Amino acid sequence: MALPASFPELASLDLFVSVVELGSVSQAAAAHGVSQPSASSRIKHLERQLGMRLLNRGPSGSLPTDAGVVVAGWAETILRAAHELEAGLSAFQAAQAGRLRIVASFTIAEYLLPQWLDRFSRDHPRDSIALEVANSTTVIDRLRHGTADLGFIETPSELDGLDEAIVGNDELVTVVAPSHPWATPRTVPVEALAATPLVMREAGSGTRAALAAALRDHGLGEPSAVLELGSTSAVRAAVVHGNSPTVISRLAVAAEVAAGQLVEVNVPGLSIARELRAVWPAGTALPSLACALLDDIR
Amino acid sequence: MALPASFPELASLDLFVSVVELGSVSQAAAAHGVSQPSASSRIKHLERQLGMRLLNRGPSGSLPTDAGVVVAGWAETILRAAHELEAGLSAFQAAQAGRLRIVASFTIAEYLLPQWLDRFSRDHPRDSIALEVANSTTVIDRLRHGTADLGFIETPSELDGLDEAIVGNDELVTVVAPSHPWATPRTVPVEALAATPLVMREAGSGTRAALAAALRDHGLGEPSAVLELGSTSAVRAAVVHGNSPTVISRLAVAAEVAAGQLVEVNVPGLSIARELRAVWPAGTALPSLACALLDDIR
DNA sequence: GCAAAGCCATAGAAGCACTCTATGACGTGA
DNA sequence: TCACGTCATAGAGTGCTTCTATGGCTTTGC
Repeated sequence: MALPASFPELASLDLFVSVVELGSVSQAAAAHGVSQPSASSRIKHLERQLGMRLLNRGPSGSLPTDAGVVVAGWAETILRAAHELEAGLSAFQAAQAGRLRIVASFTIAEYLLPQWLDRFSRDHPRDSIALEVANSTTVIDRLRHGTADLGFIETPSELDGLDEAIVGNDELVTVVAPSHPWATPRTVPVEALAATPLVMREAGSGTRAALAAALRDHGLGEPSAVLELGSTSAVRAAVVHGNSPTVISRLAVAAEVAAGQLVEVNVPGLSIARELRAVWPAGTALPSLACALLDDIR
Repeated sequence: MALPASFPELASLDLFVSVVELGSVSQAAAAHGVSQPSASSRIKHLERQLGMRLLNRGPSGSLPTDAGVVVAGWAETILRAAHELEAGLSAFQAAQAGRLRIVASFTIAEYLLPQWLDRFSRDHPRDSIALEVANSTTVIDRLRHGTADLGFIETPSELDGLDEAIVGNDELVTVVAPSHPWATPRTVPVEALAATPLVMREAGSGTRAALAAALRDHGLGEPSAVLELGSTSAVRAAVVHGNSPTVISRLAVAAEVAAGQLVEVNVPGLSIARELRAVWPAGTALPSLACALLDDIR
């Protein structure tokens, strides 16, 4: 769903949180590089927007009201997410210039990397990371040719000449909307899954191939598609708002499952697990920055 | 730290995610209630801002590029946080009008309630919740006088005439910046903690009183303050950027500890735990909406 | 007490950015 | 081949936010 048009600006929330942390509007204005009247007016506008007083202004600074304390706490959550996005974007834009070049598969880049990068950028503010996103074979190519220092992949591959470390786990899971019949028993036989049309990525996607292979192991045929979509986000949206199941990476729907927007269905006998691993050229010394990043991850 | 001035607008990210989910700029524009050219221009502006193409435009719609897929995934995280903030704000603003009136203590309201409310508002879009934030005694008062339907508190109190259910746990923990000497051994004797000036809330705060009581149990005196601040956010910011410890609710620093901005220090023998509980008038039938909310929480 | 310094609010002008409507170009599907 | 969908461009208008300059107010230090 779309956010209401009256939703406060991210910049205003950021400014307000700074006021609460620093204790005065002036200092927050300085920290954000805007004039004090501008900051004052933006806070006032925020208060009008929310329909509540957020600050008790005094001659020696401003303290948050009770409501202000709570709103500031809520705002910090969203600002943290914003910083993770920012860390990811910086790495993405750094393209060539980065000191440490990493290549990651889609799933890892989308759901795990931002936190790692955000933490790393705070611990090493002077070092930039360059991020590229690619499929597993490209990741391995890059490492072999020395055009990347560290890779992250999610498929068990031939890794001759590469060292590796496991950094997490992933699994393909079956999910449905809470209103779907499968959501109540929360379990369904694998035959029923194979016989049901699914929302899927187009043929050629890795997860679709993995599902087909797992069904073949059960002596079952190709899964059929009720809808073929071009991106994981589109698949997820279609399952949330529609009434067809899909089989998808658990990392991709972890937040929706936690929020109750999707329900994970148990399919006895069907288990499509994969370990997420960091890989790098064997023999050569891993750059110290790469070591630091791997240490942070653990 | 402040977000860069060039950080993309929340509305633009929201719009872009809708494009990826819906498959075309026009449909996303309609979903957001703006004209198609406006949406097109905003997406283009976003692309210029990030310095990368996000969409492959075609005559039958727009599909995200590889970079677009990743950025959309990152953006969804921040939008999820925004929706939680929105859910909290709605409840806060609902003041009188809500169908279900809940009263919560600060810690629960700040760190747990938004997720619950966001989920609830999706499951029950037609029912509004009115939220008030207050200290424990006020929460109990409201319930006894029938001016609230459901309360959440974090202190063990006299609960005559009230039913309760445990919904979580909290604990006061000692935290320092990663550069602080205590961060390396990660443990410190309780005597050293009592002898060290701390960053603290002003006298009168509940957490400060709880710490003083726990130290008294060890035969130690009042903790001294190197800095007294007016809000939990200010305390947290001072500890992150300074070099003094504090003792604070684990919920309030869970995110910073996970991100490596703060380090939790073990203090053998010092344990200040408290259960988080939902409370409501005994005997009377709990409103069905309250039951639904409690079910969601579990 | 008194002056200085800090804080916040107001006013007015300038500039920027965004929106909308109208239109055109392009490819798809019937 | 025609109709419909997609997205892009152009131009006008509006609204908003910013800045500088100023004033009132309280705390702090002498």
